[in-house]
Amino acid sequence: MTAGGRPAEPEVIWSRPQRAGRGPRPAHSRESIAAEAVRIADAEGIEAVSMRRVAAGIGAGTMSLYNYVPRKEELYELMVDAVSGEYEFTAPTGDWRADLLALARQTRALMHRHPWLPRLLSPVYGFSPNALRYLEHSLECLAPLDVPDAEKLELVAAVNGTVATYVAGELALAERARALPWSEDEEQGVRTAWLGSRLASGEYPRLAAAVSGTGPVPGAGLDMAAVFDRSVSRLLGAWGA
Amino acid sequence: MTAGGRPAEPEVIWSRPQRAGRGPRPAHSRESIAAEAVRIADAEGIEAVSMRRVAAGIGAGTMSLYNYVPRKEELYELMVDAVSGEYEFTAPTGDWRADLLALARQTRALMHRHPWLPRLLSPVYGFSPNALRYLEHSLECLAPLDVPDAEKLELVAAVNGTVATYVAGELALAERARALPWSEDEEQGVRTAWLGSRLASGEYPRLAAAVSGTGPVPGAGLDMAAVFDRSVSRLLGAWGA
DNA sequence: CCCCATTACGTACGGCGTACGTAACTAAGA
DNA sequence: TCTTAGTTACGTACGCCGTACGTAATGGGG
Repeated sequence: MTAGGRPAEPEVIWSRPQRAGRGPRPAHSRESIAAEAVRIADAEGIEAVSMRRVAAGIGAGTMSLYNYVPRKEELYELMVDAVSGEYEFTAPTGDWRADLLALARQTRALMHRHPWLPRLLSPVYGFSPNALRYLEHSLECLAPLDVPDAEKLELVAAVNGTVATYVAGELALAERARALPWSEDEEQGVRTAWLGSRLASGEYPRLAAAVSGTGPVPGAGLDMAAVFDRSVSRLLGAWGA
Repeated sequence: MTAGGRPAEPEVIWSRPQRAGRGPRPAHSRESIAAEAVRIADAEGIEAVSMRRVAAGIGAGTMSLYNYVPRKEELYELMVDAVSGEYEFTAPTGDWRADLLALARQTRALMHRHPWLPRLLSPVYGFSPNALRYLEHSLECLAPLDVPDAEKLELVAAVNGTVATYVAGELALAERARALPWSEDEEQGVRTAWLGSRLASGEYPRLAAAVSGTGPVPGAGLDMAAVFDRSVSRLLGAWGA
Protein backbone atom coordinates (compact mmCIF):
# COMPACT_ATOMS: atom_id res chain seq x y z
CA MET A 1 0.00 0.00 0.00
CA THR A 2 1.28 3.44 -0.86
CA ALA A 3 2.29 6.01 1.68
CA GLY A 4 -0.99 7.84 1.38
CA GLY A 5 -3.04 4.73 2.03
CA ARG A 6 -4.44 4.64 -1.47
CA PRO A 7 -4.94 1.04 -2.49
CA ALA A 8 -4.55 -0.13 -6.05
CA GLU A 9 -6.46 -3.34 -5.52
CA PRO A 10 -9.83 -4.25 -6.93
CA GLU A 11 -12.58 -2.96 -4.68
CA VAL A 12 -16.08 -1.55 -4.74
CA ILE A 13 -16.32 1.88 -3.23
CA TRP A 14 -19.42 0.92 -1.27
CA SER A 15 -17.56 -1.72 0.69
CA ARG A 16 -15.00 0.81 1.86
CA PRO A 17 -15.69 1.98 5.39
CA GLN A 18 -16.33 5.70 5.49
CA ARG A 19 -14.30 5.98 8.67
CA ALA A 20 -11.20 3.96 9.44
CA GLY A 21 -10.49 3.29 13.09
CA ARG A 22 -7.18 4.95 13.42
CA GLY A 23 -6.41 8.49 12.31
CA PRO A 24 -8.07 11.91 12.52
CA ARG A 25 -11.77 12.03 11.84
CA PRO A 26 -12.52 12.73 8.17
CA ALA A 27 -13.60 16.29 7.54
CA HIS A 28 -16.00 15.33 4.76
CA SER A 29 -18.42 12.61 3.76
CA ARG A 30 -19.19 10.73 0.58
CA GLU A 31 -22.61 12.33 0.63
CA SER A 32 -21.32 15.89 0.66
CA ILE A 33 -18.76 15.07 -2.01
CA ALA A 34 -21.39 13.51 -4.24
CA ALA A 35 -23.74 16.42 -3.61
CA GLU A 36 -21.10 18.92 -4.66
CA ALA A 37 -20.31 16.97 -7.83
CA VAL A 38 -24.01 16.77 -8.67
CA ARG A 39 -24.40 20.50 -8.05
CA ILE A 40 -21.57 21.27 -10.46
CA ALA A 41 -22.81 18.85 -13.12
CA ASP A 42 -26.36 20.20 -12.93
CA ALA A 43 -25.15 23.78 -13.24
CA GLU A 44 -22.33 23.50 -15.75
CA GLY A 45 -22.47 20.06 -17.29
CA ILE A 46 -20.66 16.84 -16.53
CA GLU A 47 -17.48 18.04 -18.21
CA ALA A 48 -17.14 20.73 -15.53
CA VAL A 49 -16.87 18.05 -12.85
CA SER A 50 -13.20 17.60 -12.06
CA MET A 51 -11.43 16.39 -8.98
CA ARG A 52 -10.05 19.90 -8.48
CA ARG A 53 -13.44 21.58 -8.83
CA VAL A 54 -15.17 19.20 -6.45
CA ALA A 55 -12.38 19.41 -3.89
CA ALA A 56 -12.40 23.19 -4.01
CA GLY A 57 -16.19 23.16 -3.75
CA ILE A 58 -16.15 21.34 -0.44
CA GLY A 59 -13.20 23.33 0.81
CA ALA A 60 -10.57 20.64 0.60
CA GLY A 61 -7.23 20.32 -1.10
CA THR A 62 -7.35 18.53 -4.41
CA MET A 63 -5.50 15.46 -3.26
CA SER A 64 -7.49 15.14 -0.08
CA LEU A 65 -10.38 14.04 -2.24
CA TYR A 66 -8.46 10.89 -3.05
CA ASN A 67 -8.87 9.78 0.55
CA TYR A 68 -12.57 9.48 -0.13
CA VAL A 69 -12.72 8.60 -3.82
CA PRO A 70 -9.99 6.37 -5.23
CA ARG A 71 -10.56 7.41 -8.85
CA LYS A 72 -12.72 9.81 -10.78
CA GLU A 73 -14.72 6.89 -12.09
CA GLU A 74 -15.84 6.22 -8.53
CA LEU A 75 -16.93 9.83 -8.21
CA TYR A 76 -19.30 9.19 -11.09
CA GLU A 77 -20.57 6.11 -9.29
CA LEU A 78 -21.26 8.22 -6.22
CA MET A 79 -23.11 10.78 -8.31
CA VAL A 80 -25.38 8.21 -9.92
CA ASP A 81 -26.18 6.67 -6.57
CA ALA A 82 -26.83 10.07 -5.02
CA VAL A 83 -29.47 11.10 -7.55
CA SER A 84 -30.92 7.59 -7.50
CA GLY A 85 -31.86 8.44 -3.95
CA GLU A 86 -34.42 10.91 -5.31
CA TYR A 87 -36.89 8.18 -6.25
CA GLU A 88 -40.04 8.17 -4.17
CA PHE A 89 -41.26 4.64 -3.85
CA THR A 90 -44.95 4.23 -3.13
CA ALA A 91 -46.70 1.00 -2.29
CA PRO A 92 -47.51 -1.19 -5.29
CA THR A 93 -51.10 -0.86 -6.47
CA GLY A 94 -51.46 -4.37 -7.80
CA ASP A 95 -51.40 -3.13 -11.40
CA TRP A 96 -47.78 -3.82 -12.21
CA ARG A 97 -47.88 -2.12 -15.58
CA ALA A 98 -49.17 1.09 -14.06
CA ASP A 99 -46.60 0.87 -11.28
CA LEU A 100 -43.71 0.39 -13.69
CA LEU A 101 -44.93 3.18 -15.91
CA ALA A 102 -45.02 5.47 -12.88
CA LEU A 103 -41.46 4.44 -12.07
CA ALA A 104 -40.39 5.10 -15.64
CA ARG A 105 -41.94 8.55 -15.43
CA GLN A 106 -39.93 9.19 -12.30
CA THR A 107 -36.79 8.11 -14.12
CA ARG A 108 -37.56 10.46 -16.95
CA ALA A 109 -38.11 13.33 -14.55
CA LEU A 110 -34.88 12.44 -12.75
CA MET A 111 -32.98 12.59 -16.01
CA HIS A 112 -34.50 15.93 -16.89
CA ARG A 113 -33.38 17.27 -13.52
CA HIS A 114 -29.90 15.80 -14.06
CA PRO A 115 -29.26 15.77 -17.81
CA TRP A 116 -25.85 14.15 -17.37
CA LEU A 117 -27.45 11.05 -15.89
CA PRO A 118 -28.19 9.10 -19.09
CA ARG A 119 -24.59 9.56 -20.21
CA LEU A 120 -23.22 8.39 -16.88
CA LEU A 121 -25.59 5.51 -16.28
CA SER A 122 -23.63 2.35 -16.62
CA PRO A 123 -24.56 -1.24 -15.92
CA VAL A 124 -21.61 -1.55 -13.58
CA TYR A 125 -23.18 1.05 -11.30
CA GLY A 126 -26.29 -1.05 -11.18
CA PHE A 127 -25.62 -2.40 -7.72
CA SER A 128 -25.11 0.78 -5.74
CA PRO A 129 -27.19 0.98 -2.56
CA ASN A 130 -29.91 3.11 -4.11
CA ALA A 131 -29.90 1.01 -7.26
CA LEU A 132 -30.57 -2.05 -5.10
CA ARG A 133 -33.45 -0.23 -3.41
CA TYR A 134 -34.80 0.54 -6.88
CA LEU A 135 -34.52 -3.05 -8.05
CA GLU A 136 -36.13 -4.36 -4.91
CA HIS A 137 -39.05 -1.98 -5.30
CA SER A 138 -39.42 -2.90 -8.97
CA LEU A 139 -39.62 -6.57 -8.07
CA GLU A 140 -42.20 -5.72 -5.44
CA CYS A 141 -44.32 -4.03 -8.11
CA LEU A 142 -43.88 -7.09 -10.31
CA ALA A 143 -45.15 -9.52 -7.70
CA PRO A 144 -48.49 -9.97 -9.53
CA LEU A 145 -46.71 -10.90 -12.75
CA ASP A 146 -46.36 -14.63 -13.10
CA VAL A 147 -43.03 -15.09 -14.83
CA PRO A 148 -39.66 -16.34 -13.51
CA ASP A 149 -37.69 -13.86 -11.41
CA ALA A 150 -34.88 -13.76 -13.93
CA GLU A 151 -37.30 -12.53 -16.57
CA LYS A 152 -38.57 -9.86 -14.22
CA LEU A 153 -35.06 -8.49 -13.99
CA GLU A 154 -34.84 -8.63 -17.76
CA LEU A 155 -38.06 -6.66 -17.94
CA VAL A 156 -36.78 -4.00 -15.57
CA ALA A 157 -33.56 -3.75 -17.56
CA ALA A 158 -35.48 -3.46 -20.82
CA VAL A 159 -37.68 -0.69 -19.47
CA ASN A 160 -34.72 1.22 -18.11
CA GLY A 161 -32.88 0.83 -21.36
CA THR A 162 -35.79 2.19 -23.30
CA VAL A 163 -36.22 5.07 -20.90
CA ALA A 164 -32.52 5.96 -20.96
CA THR A 165 -32.38 5.91 -24.74
CA TYR A 166 -35.58 7.86 -25.07
CA VAL A 167 -34.59 10.61 -22.67
CA ALA A 168 -31.06 10.74 -24.06
CA GLY A 169 -32.70 11.53 -27.37
CA GLU A 170 -34.83 14.22 -25.81
CA LEU A 171 -31.82 15.85 -24.22
CA ALA A 172 -29.22 15.31 -26.91
CA LEU A 173 -29.56 18.50 -28.90
CA ALA A 174 -29.77 20.69 -25.82
CA GLU A 175 -26.83 18.99 -24.15
CA ARG A 176 -24.66 19.25 -27.21
CA ALA A 177 -25.57 22.89 -27.68
CA ARG A 178 -24.63 23.61 -24.06
CA ALA A 179 -21.19 22.13 -24.63
CA LEU A 180 -20.61 24.12 -27.81
CA PRO A 181 -20.48 27.85 -28.36
CA TRP A 182 -23.82 28.13 -30.07
CA SER A 183 -27.47 27.78 -29.20
CA GLU A 184 -29.75 24.77 -29.36
CA ASP A 185 -31.77 26.49 -32.08
CA GLU A 186 -28.69 27.03 -34.21
CA GLU A 187 -27.63 23.44 -33.67
CA GLN A 188 -31.06 22.22 -34.64
CA GLY A 189 -31.07 24.51 -37.64
CA VAL A 190 -27.88 23.23 -39.21
CA ARG A 191 -28.83 19.61 -38.54
CA THR A 192 -32.23 20.08 -40.10
CA ALA A 193 -30.73 21.84 -43.09
CA TRP A 194 -28.21 19.04 -43.61
CA LEU A 195 -30.87 16.38 -43.31
CA GLY A 196 -33.12 18.26 -45.69
CA SER A 197 -30.41 18.47 -48.31
CA ARG A 198 -29.66 14.77 -48.03
CA LEU A 199 -33.29 13.78 -48.25
CA ALA A 200 -33.72 16.00 -51.28
CA SER A 201 -31.09 13.90 -53.01
CA GLY A 202 -33.61 11.13 -53.48
CA GLU A 203 -31.30 8.47 -52.08
CA TYR A 204 -33.55 7.84 -49.14
CA PRO A 205 -37.10 7.86 -50.50
CA ARG A 206 -38.78 6.03 -47.62
CA LEU A 207 -37.02 8.10 -45.01
CA ALA A 208 -37.93 11.26 -46.87
CA ALA A 209 -41.56 10.19 -46.87
CA ALA A 210 -41.45 9.29 -43.21
CA VAL A 211 -40.09 12.61 -42.03
CA SER A 212 -42.18 14.69 -44.39
CA GLY A 213 -45.10 14.39 -42.01
CA THR A 214 -43.49 15.69 -38.87
CA GLY A 215 -40.23 17.52 -38.49
CA PRO A 216 -37.24 15.21 -38.58
CA VAL A 217 -36.10 16.25 -35.13
CA PRO A 218 -36.86 14.21 -32.03
CA GLY A 219 -39.68 16.42 -30.86
CA ALA A 220 -40.79 19.32 -32.97
CA GLY A 221 -44.08 20.25 -31.41
CA LEU A 222 -44.94 16.76 -30.21
CA ASP A 223 -46.13 16.05 -26.71
CA MET A 224 -43.01 14.21 -25.60
CA ALA A 225 -44.55 13.00 -22.37
CA ALA A 226 -47.34 11.31 -24.29
CA VAL A 227 -44.98 9.69 -26.77
CA PHE A 228 -42.90 8.52 -23.84
CA ASP A 229 -45.87 6.95 -22.10
CA ARG A 230 -46.89 5.23 -25.29
CA SER A 231 -43.41 3.79 -25.90
CA VAL A 232 -43.04 2.45 -22.40
CA SER A 233 -46.58 1.08 -22.35
CA ARG A 234 -46.01 -0.73 -25.60
CA LEU A 235 -42.91 -2.36 -24.15
CA LEU A 236 -44.76 -3.36 -21.00
CA GLY A 237 -47.48 -4.83 -23.16
CA ALA A 238 -45.01 -7.35 -24.52
CA TRP A 239 -44.81 -9.06 -21.16
CA GLY A 240 -47.26 -11.21 -19.29
CA ALA A 241 -50.81 -12.06 -20.20
CA MET B 1 -12.89 33.47 -39.77
CA THR B 2 -9.57 32.87 -38.07
CA ALA B 3 -6.25 32.80 -39.79
CA GLY B 4 -6.23 29.04 -39.92
CA GLY B 5 -9.61 28.88 -41.57
CA ARG B 6 -11.21 27.25 -38.57
CA PRO B 7 -14.81 28.44 -38.33
CA ALA B 8 -16.59 28.80 -35.03
CA GLU B 9 -20.04 28.79 -36.52
CA PRO B 10 -22.70 26.12 -36.20
CA GLU B 11 -22.19 23.48 -38.84
CA VAL B 12 -22.49 19.78 -39.49
CA ILE B 13 -19.25 18.15 -40.44
CA TRP B 14 -20.89 16.25 -43.27
CA SER B 15 -21.83 19.43 -45.06
CA ARG B 16 -18.22 20.61 -45.11
CA PRO B 17 -16.58 19.99 -48.45
CA GLN B 18 -13.62 17.65 -48.12
CA ARG B 19 -11.66 19.69 -50.58
CA ALA B 20 -11.80 23.45 -50.94
CA GLY B 21 -11.04 24.82 -54.36
CA ARG B 22 -8.09 26.92 -53.58
CA GLY B 23 -4.96 25.79 -51.73
CA PRO B 24 -2.72 22.74 -51.73
CA ARG B 25 -4.45 19.41 -52.00
CA PRO B 26 -5.22 17.93 -48.55
CA ALA B 27 -2.79 15.20 -47.64
CA HIS B 28 -5.39 13.16 -45.78
CA SER B 29 -9.03 12.25 -45.90
CA ARG B 30 -11.82 12.01 -43.38
CA GLU B 31 -11.94 8.29 -44.07
CA SER B 32 -8.31 7.69 -43.17
CA ILE B 33 -8.62 9.88 -40.09
CA ALA B 34 -11.70 8.02 -38.91
CA ALA B 35 -10.04 4.69 -39.66
CA GLU B 36 -7.02 5.61 -37.57
CA ALA B 37 -9.18 6.73 -34.66
CA VAL B 38 -11.20 3.51 -34.87
CA ARG B 39 -8.00 1.49 -34.94
CA ILE B 40 -6.74 3.16 -31.78
CA ALA B 41 -10.06 2.85 -29.98
CA ASP B 42 -10.39 -0.83 -30.87
CA ALA B 43 -6.86 -1.57 -29.67
CA GLU B 44 -6.55 0.61 -26.59
CA GLY B 45 -9.98 1.92 -25.70
CA ILE B 46 -11.77 5.13 -26.52
CA GLU B 47 -9.81 7.06 -23.89
CA ALA B 48 -6.64 6.46 -25.90
CA VAL B 49 -8.10 8.40 -28.81
CA SER B 50 -6.68 11.90 -28.68
CA MET B 51 -6.14 14.48 -31.35
CA ARG B 52 -2.38 14.05 -30.90
CA ARG B 53 -2.52 10.27 -31.19
CA VAL B 54 -4.67 10.30 -34.29
CA ALA B 55 -2.60 13.00 -35.96
CA ALA B 56 0.60 11.12 -35.24
CA GLY B 57 -1.00 7.93 -36.47
CA ILE B 58 -1.66 9.32 -39.90
CA GLY B 59 1.69 11.09 -40.00
CA ALA B 60 0.44 14.63 -39.56
CA GLY B 61 1.17 17.42 -37.13
CA THR B 62 -1.29 17.66 -34.30
CA MET B 63 -2.83 20.92 -35.40
CA SER B 64 -3.13 19.84 -39.01
CA LEU B 65 -5.91 17.57 -37.88
CA TYR B 66 -8.00 20.61 -37.13
CA ASN B 67 -8.17 21.34 -40.83
CA TYR B 68 -10.23 18.19 -41.19
CA VAL B 69 -12.03 17.92 -37.86
CA PRO B 70 -13.14 21.13 -36.16
CA ARG B 71 -13.47 19.56 -32.70
CA LYS B 72 -12.84 16.28 -31.04
CA GLU B 73 -16.58 15.76 -30.79
CA GLU B 74 -16.70 15.67 -34.57
CA LEU B 75 -13.98 13.04 -34.60
CA TYR B 76 -16.32 10.86 -32.57
CA GLU B 77 -19.04 11.52 -35.09
CA LEU B 78 -16.71 10.38 -37.88
CA MET B 79 -15.86 7.22 -35.95
CA VAL B 80 -19.48 6.26 -35.43
CA ASP B 81 -20.28 6.83 -39.07
CA ALA B 82 -17.22 4.87 -40.17
CA VAL B 83 -18.15 1.71 -38.30
CA SER B 84 -21.78 2.15 -39.30
CA GLY B 85 -20.51 1.47 -42.78
CA GLU B 86 -19.85 -2.12 -41.76
CA TYR B 87 -23.51 -3.08 -41.98
CA GLU B 88 -24.33 -5.45 -44.76
CA PHE B 89 -27.81 -4.78 -45.96
CA THR B 90 -29.57 -7.64 -47.68
CA ALA B 91 -32.87 -7.47 -49.47
CA PRO B 92 -35.93 -7.59 -47.18
CA THR B 93 -37.50 -11.03 -46.96
CA GLY B 94 -41.03 -9.88 -46.32
CA ASP B 95 -40.88 -10.99 -42.70
CA TRP B 96 -40.14 -7.65 -41.10
CA ARG B 97 -39.61 -9.10 -37.65
CA ALA B 98 -36.97 -11.50 -38.91
CA ASP B 99 -35.33 -8.75 -40.91
CA LEU B 100 -35.15 -6.41 -37.95
CA LEU B 101 -33.84 -9.16 -35.72
CA ALA B 102 -31.11 -9.84 -38.24
CA LEU B 103 -30.26 -6.15 -38.26
CA ALA B 104 -30.18 -6.11 -34.47
CA ARG B 105 -27.80 -9.06 -34.51
CA GLN B 106 -25.55 -7.14 -36.85
CA THR B 107 -25.63 -4.20 -34.49
CA ARG B 108 -24.68 -6.44 -31.60
CA ALA B 109 -21.79 -7.91 -33.57
CA LEU B 110 -20.70 -4.41 -34.57
CA MET B 111 -20.62 -3.35 -30.94
CA HIS B 112 -18.63 -6.40 -29.97
CA ARG B 113 -16.09 -5.53 -32.64
CA HIS B 114 -16.01 -1.92 -31.46
CA PRO B 115 -16.76 -1.95 -27.74
CA TRP B 116 -16.58 1.83 -27.51
CA LEU B 117 -19.55 2.19 -29.84
CA PRO B 118 -22.40 1.99 -27.32
CA ARG B 119 -20.74 4.70 -25.22
CA LEU B 120 -20.28 6.96 -28.22
CA LEU B 121 -23.61 6.40 -29.88
CA SER B 122 -25.56 9.56 -29.53
CA PRO B 123 -28.88 10.58 -31.01
CA VAL B 124 -27.24 13.63 -32.52
CA TYR B 125 -25.08 11.40 -34.67
CA GLY B 126 -28.21 9.74 -35.96
CA PHE B 127 -28.15 11.50 -39.30
CA SER B 128 -24.69 10.71 -40.55
CA PRO B 129 -24.56 9.31 -44.09
CA ASN B 130 -24.31 5.70 -42.99
CA ALA B 131 -26.95 6.23 -40.34
CA LEU B 132 -29.28 7.46 -43.06
CA ARG B 133 -28.53 4.36 -45.11
CA TYR B 134 -29.35 2.28 -42.06
CA LEU B 135 -32.64 4.07 -41.47
CA GLU B 136 -33.64 3.79 -45.09
CA HIS B 137 -32.95 0.07 -45.08
CA SER B 138 -34.88 -0.39 -41.84
CA LEU B 139 -37.88 1.35 -43.35
CA GLU B 140 -37.57 -0.88 -46.38
CA CYS B 141 -37.74 -3.92 -44.13
CA LEU B 142 -40.76 -2.43 -42.41
CA ALA B 143 -42.73 -1.95 -45.60
CA PRO B 144 -45.03 -4.90 -44.83
CA LEU B 145 -45.92 -3.42 -41.45
CA ASP B 146 -49.10 -1.39 -41.61
CA VAL B 147 -48.52 1.45 -39.18
CA PRO B 148 -47.78 5.14 -39.75
CA ASP B 149 -44.25 5.98 -40.83
CA ALA B 150 -43.62 7.96 -37.67
CA GLU B 151 -44.29 4.85 -35.62
CA LYS B 152 -41.89 2.86 -37.74
CA LEU B 153 -39.16 5.28 -36.83
CA GLU B 154 -40.19 4.92 -33.20
CA LEU B 155 -39.91 1.18 -33.56
CA VAL B 156 -36.43 1.37 -35.04
CA ALA B 157 -35.38 3.73 -32.25
CA ALA B 158 -36.81 1.42 -29.62
CA VAL B 159 -35.01 -1.60 -31.04
CA ASN B 160 -31.74 0.27 -31.24
CA GLY B 161 -32.16 1.53 -27.71
CA THR B 162 -32.75 -1.96 -26.43
CA VAL B 163 -29.79 -3.32 -28.37
CA ALA B 164 -27.46 -0.58 -27.18
CA THR B 165 -28.46 -1.03 -23.57
CA TYR B 166 -28.23 -4.77 -23.77
CA VAL B 167 -24.80 -4.85 -25.36
CA ALA B 168 -23.53 -2.09 -23.08
CA GLY B 169 -24.44 -4.41 -20.23
CA GLU B 170 -22.62 -7.28 -21.85
CA LEU B 171 -19.49 -5.22 -22.30
CA ALA B 172 -19.55 -3.17 -19.15
CA LEU B 173 -17.46 -5.33 -16.85
CA ALA B 174 -14.84 -6.05 -19.49
CA GLU B 175 -14.60 -2.43 -20.58
CA ARG B 176 -14.25 -1.17 -17.03
CA ALA B 177 -11.62 -3.78 -16.25
CA ARG B 178 -9.65 -2.74 -19.32
CA ALA B 179 -9.60 0.85 -18.13
CA LEU B 180 -8.45 -0.11 -14.64
CA PRO B 181 -5.32 -1.88 -13.52
CA TRP B 182 -6.97 -5.19 -12.75
CA SER B 183 -8.61 -8.02 -14.60
CA GLU B 184 -12.23 -8.58 -15.51
CA ASP B 185 -12.34 -11.57 -13.19
CA GLU B 186 -11.10 -9.52 -10.27
CA GLU B 187 -13.60 -6.80 -11.08
CA GLN B 188 -16.38 -9.33 -11.25
CA GLY B 189 -15.19 -10.91 -8.03
CA VAL B 190 -15.32 -7.79 -5.92
CA ARG B 191 -18.68 -6.77 -7.38
CA THR B 192 -20.16 -10.17 -6.72
CA ALA B 193 -18.77 -10.19 -3.19
CA TRP B 194 -20.24 -6.78 -2.47
CA LEU B 195 -23.60 -7.74 -3.87
CA GLY B 196 -23.58 -10.96 -1.91
CA SER B 197 -22.91 -9.16 1.34
CA ARG B 198 -25.70 -6.68 0.68
CA LEU B 199 -28.18 -9.37 -0.25
CA ALA B 200 -27.25 -11.30 2.88
CA SER B 201 -28.37 -8.30 4.92
CA GLY B 202 -31.99 -9.21 4.26
CA GLU B 203 -32.90 -5.71 3.13
CA TYR B 204 -33.67 -6.88 -0.38
CA PRO B 205 -35.53 -10.17 -0.02
CA ARG B 206 -37.07 -10.27 -3.49
CA LEU B 207 -33.85 -9.33 -5.18
CA ALA B 208 -32.00 -11.95 -3.17
CA ALA B 209 -34.48 -14.56 -4.29
CA ALA B 210 -34.25 -13.42 -7.89
CA VAL B 211 -30.48 -13.68 -8.14
CA SER B 212 -30.22 -16.87 -6.10
CA GLY B 213 -31.10 -18.87 -9.18
CA THR B 214 -28.47 -17.59 -11.54
CA GLY B 215 -25.39 -15.61 -10.73
CA PRO B 216 -26.09 -11.94 -10.23
CA VAL B 217 -23.82 -10.93 -13.05
CA PRO B 218 -25.11 -10.14 -16.53
CA GLY B 219 -24.10 -13.45 -18.02
CA ALA B 220 -22.58 -16.13 -15.88
CA GLY B 221 -22.85 -19.14 -18.08
CA LEU B 222 -25.91 -17.96 -19.96
CA ASP B 223 -26.13 -18.06 -23.70
CA MET B 224 -26.08 -14.32 -24.21
CA ALA B 225 -26.93 -14.54 -27.89
CA ALA B 226 -30.11 -16.45 -27.09
CA VAL B 227 -31.13 -14.04 -24.36
CA PHE B 228 -30.47 -11.21 -26.78
CA ASP B 229 -32.64 -12.74 -29.47
CA ARG B 230 -35.42 -13.32 -26.99
CA SER B 231 -35.31 -9.73 -25.72
CA VAL B 232 -35.39 -8.21 -29.16
CA SER B 233 -38.05 -10.59 -30.37
CA ARG B 234 -40.23 -9.75 -27.43
CA LEU B 235 -39.93 -6.06 -28.23
CA LEU B 236 -40.75 -6.69 -31.89
CA GLY B 237 -43.75 -8.68 -30.78
CA ALA B 238 -45.25 -5.57 -29.23
CA TRP B 239 -45.76 -4.02 -32.64
CA GLY B 240 -48.18 -4.78 -35.39
CA ALA B 241 -50.66 -7.58 -35.64
C1' DC C 1 0.88 34.91 -63.87
C1' DC C 2 0.00 36.29 -59.59
C1' DC C 3 -2.95 36.78 -55.70
C1' DC C 4 -4.93 34.91 -51.83
C1' DA C 5 -7.57 31.17 -49.86
C1' DT C 6 -6.09 27.08 -48.01
C1' DT C 7 -3.05 23.68 -45.98
C1' DA C 8 0.55 22.45 -42.66
C1' DC C 9 2.31 22.71 -38.23
C1' DG C 10 5.16 24.56 -34.17
C1' DT C 11 4.47 26.91 -29.88
C1' DA C 12 2.02 27.86 -25.92
C1' DC C 13 -1.73 28.11 -22.38
C1' DG C 14 -4.69 26.48 -19.09
C1' DG C 15 -6.61 22.51 -17.45
C1' DC C 16 -6.81 17.62 -16.37
C1' DG C 17 -6.00 12.94 -13.45
C1' DT C 18 -3.14 11.39 -10.17
C1' DA C 19 1.72 9.47 -8.14
C1' DC C 20 4.29 10.62 -4.36
C1' DG C 21 6.32 12.72 -0.23
C1' DT C 22 5.60 14.89 4.19
C1' DA C 23 3.44 16.71 8.33
C1' DA C 24 -0.29 16.53 11.65
C1' DC C 25 -3.31 13.69 14.08
C1' DT C 26 -5.50 9.98 16.95
C1' DA C 27 -6.96 5.33 18.42
C1' DA C 28 -5.13 0.98 19.89
C1' DG C 29 -1.67 -1.81 22.30
C1' DA C 30 2.22 -2.17 25.64
C1' DT D 1 0.15 6.57 30.17
C1' DC D 2 3.10 6.58 26.46
C1' DT D 3 4.29 4.81 22.11
C1' DT D 4 3.43 3.77 17.61
C1' DA D 5 1.40 2.75 13.49
C1' DG D 6 -2.17 3.76 10.50
C1' DT D 7 -4.89 7.69 8.68
C1' DT D 8 -5.99 12.32 7.08
C1' DA D 9 -4.57 16.48 4.71
C1' DC D 10 -2.42 18.57 1.02
C1' DG D 11 1.48 20.74 -1.76
C1' DT D 12 4.31 19.69 -5.65
C1' DA D 13 5.12 17.78 -9.95
C1' DC D 14 4.60 14.95 -14.26
C1' DG D 15 2.75 13.84 -18.43
C1' DC D 16 -1.12 14.15 -20.72
C1' DC D 17 -5.14 16.69 -22.90
C1' DG D 18 -7.95 20.15 -26.26
C1' DT D 19 -7.14 23.86 -28.89
C1' DA D 20 -6.07 29.28 -29.88
C1' DC D 21 -2.97 31.52 -32.63
C1' DG D 22 0.80 32.87 -35.70
C1' DT D 23 3.58 31.86 -39.68
C1' DA D 24 5.36 29.63 -43.82
C1' DA D 25 4.46 26.97 -47.91
C1' DT D 26 1.31 25.79 -51.62
C1' DG D 27 -1.28 25.86 -55.91
C1' DG D 28 -5.98 26.93 -58.44
C1' DG D 29 -8.98 30.85 -60.34
C1' DG D 30 -9.27 35.41 -62.20
